[in-house]
Amino acid sequence: KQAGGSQRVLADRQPGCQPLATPPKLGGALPAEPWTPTANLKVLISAASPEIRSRERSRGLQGARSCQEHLSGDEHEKSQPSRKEKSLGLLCLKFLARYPDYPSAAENNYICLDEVAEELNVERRRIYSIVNVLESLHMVSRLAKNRYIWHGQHNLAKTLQTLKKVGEENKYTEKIQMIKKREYEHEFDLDGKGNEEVARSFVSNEHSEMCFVELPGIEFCAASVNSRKDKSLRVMSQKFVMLLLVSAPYIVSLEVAAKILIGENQLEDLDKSKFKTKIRRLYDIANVLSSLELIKKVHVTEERGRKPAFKWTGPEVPPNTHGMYMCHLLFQAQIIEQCSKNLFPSRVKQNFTRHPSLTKLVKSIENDRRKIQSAPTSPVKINTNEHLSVYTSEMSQLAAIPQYQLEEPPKSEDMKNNLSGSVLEHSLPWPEAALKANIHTAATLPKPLLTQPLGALPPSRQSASTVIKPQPHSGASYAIYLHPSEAQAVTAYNPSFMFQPLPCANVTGIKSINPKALSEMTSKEGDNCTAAADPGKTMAAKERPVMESESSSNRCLKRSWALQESNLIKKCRSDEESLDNTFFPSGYLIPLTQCTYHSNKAALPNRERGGLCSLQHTVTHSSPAAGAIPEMTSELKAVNIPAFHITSLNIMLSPTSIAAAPVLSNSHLSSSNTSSVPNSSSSLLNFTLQHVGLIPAGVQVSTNPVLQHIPIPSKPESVNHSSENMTLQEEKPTVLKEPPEPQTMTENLFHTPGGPNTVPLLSANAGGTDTISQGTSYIPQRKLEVSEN
DNA sequence: CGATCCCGCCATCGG
DNA sequence: CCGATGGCGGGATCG
Repeated sequence: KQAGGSQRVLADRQPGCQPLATPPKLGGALPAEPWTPTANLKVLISAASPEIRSRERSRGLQGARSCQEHLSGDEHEKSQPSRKEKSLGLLCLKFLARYPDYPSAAENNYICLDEVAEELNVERRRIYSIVNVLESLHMVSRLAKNRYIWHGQHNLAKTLQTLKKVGEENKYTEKIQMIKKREYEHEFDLDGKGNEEVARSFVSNEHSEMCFVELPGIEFCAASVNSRKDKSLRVMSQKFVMLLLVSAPYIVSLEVAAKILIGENQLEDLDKSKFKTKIRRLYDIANVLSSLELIKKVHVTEERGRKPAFKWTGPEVPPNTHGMYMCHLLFQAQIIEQCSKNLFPSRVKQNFTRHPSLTKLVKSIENDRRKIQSAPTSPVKINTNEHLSVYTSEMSQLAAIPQYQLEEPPKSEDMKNNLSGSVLEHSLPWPEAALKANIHTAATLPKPLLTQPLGALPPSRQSASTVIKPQPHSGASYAIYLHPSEAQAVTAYNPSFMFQPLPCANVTGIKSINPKALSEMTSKEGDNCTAAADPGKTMAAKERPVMESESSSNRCLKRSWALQESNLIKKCRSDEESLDNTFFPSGYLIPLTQCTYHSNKAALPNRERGGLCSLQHTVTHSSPAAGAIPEMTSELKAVNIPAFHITSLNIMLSPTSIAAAPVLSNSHLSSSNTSSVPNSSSSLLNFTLQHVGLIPAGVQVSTNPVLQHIPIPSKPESVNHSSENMTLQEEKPTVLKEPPEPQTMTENLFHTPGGPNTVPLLSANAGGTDTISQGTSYIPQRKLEVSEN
């Protein structure tokens, strides 16, 4: 009855969509079945047969229309909607069809639940389910009641990366192993002796109840608006994704997922009903993820029998940072994190999550902001975020592609299926020069990066990616990170820069608080310009415009980047991996100053830049900046000051962290023109690192950018072990020839192209200390068959 | 029959 | 207090 109506509506509103935004992705997605003009038919079929729905993301008109035809043709106006037609997955498809993958800031990207529910002819409740998981991926975020904003996939890459990181930090890989091991043991000796132990470690290991993982431009909104017990779906969805991203073959069985999600804290109560409920929820989540084509249902066959599982089919998530681009940030973040750990040793990682108890604080901050922020702003307008997200996403993609170049896809066969042909084509033909330039970068990246199409990559993006050549040392493609206070300064300077207060916003609120704290902390440091990006350089790299003509200040900036970069590179290999962002690994997180900058036009005049520099240092110590944002077009004029979350904890923390970073930045700056850094710099660096615990006392790090690898006498055993095990993960996909790509820390640490003697800079910290390592490596040889459906 | 998962009651939340 | 959210799990469908 309702089907017909909804379809019609759907078709009508199509104009907003951009079916074309999804290039040839279909070709890649449907290996066996070439995408032809008959595509419609398929869509039609898929609409009717949920089995295929996940594969055919019915986009726009075709989907809607064919669906309509189909239904009307049958004359079955009321043909029992046949449960399937009402499936969450299909509904999600319809929902997604309403919005473009990559919405432009210009469009109206607001989502009104009422409307949607009505147009799609479903109860609100259903929409919530969809929206909730979309929220977990930051594809949408809540603005106000009944109102959400559509981000599309702009934030996806970053979100996934973050989730992966958090997943790693939570040792999900180990947990998966444990669960499997336990099952295995159960199979045989039912004595279940070792179980106790396992269970114990499992529990102790993960005490921190993660909450919602947020991203810098949107999180605040989501969390503040609904500080509601961010329980299930949203969080569960994130965790599920984490599991997938962290699991070796990218496959996680429903059962395992459920167990982990349940017992994250509690023991093995195997609460039957609880388990069942969890499974149910997972299905809900899986359905929308499937619609997004991020996962696909498969079956794993073990001795046990066929078990439902899900395979990640979304974009490959870069191991750590957004490539080198984020290295410096990573570095900074690491330092700070370390400090944080030192300060609050007891604090188990609760990174990236906001603890419920902090919600209040957050709110108060927000309130402050409101008071302070006199400018009346529409509660529902976030352009800033839009920009931000665009850049961020762009960034990650750029970073990803180059990496891919360097090494061939591990699983060529399998990849073929997943990789969009276009991407491959574009990316393969890279000039050697580019590759060379990348080498540096490559060394940084532990593992071959498979770049997969994000469901749909707009052509423009692809081409852009292709052209851009990474310039490791030049600092190209960096964004300028401003400290909030700085941002203000900039703004004041140039009217074209403006802060658009976020509705729910943190941005401003934070500003009010932060600057003080930060400036205070930083004031002691001399002023130095640390890392700053060269605006003109950013994406502009695509036109090889020179760096020769840069102002000295630029150079200065670049230099510091380079230095940090070299250090970071080492760092990158370390286990703690990607801290690319903004998050502050302490009780809550702090997305920091992620500022986007703007454009050529907006590019600051030199003198302003100088000012920028001085401010810049602030960023360095105070916070790991958030995503780097590549510069895109010249029409952008707004400076985005992304959310800046702060908590009392953080504030306390900052001062300490400053102690470490500043040293680095200062020295770097001083050596602006030389290719090598004064020894003193090295010393300081080493001292700092050691002091902070980032590197073992014996290790020396060279600040010389050229020396990327540190020959080291002794190697970090701890890390070595724990990670090595994972590699052993015994999943033998029948379908796939190649072994699962080694996406493990071990790989990261020791298989880098960089060189044998390379040693991760802070190898030994976090990773090795925690519990499980040895035992886990052992996973029964298991025949794991992956069968589609 | 087991795998899926729709449906909608009803507890919470936020205003 | 009310409408918005969204846990939750009974029980219908599907394969």
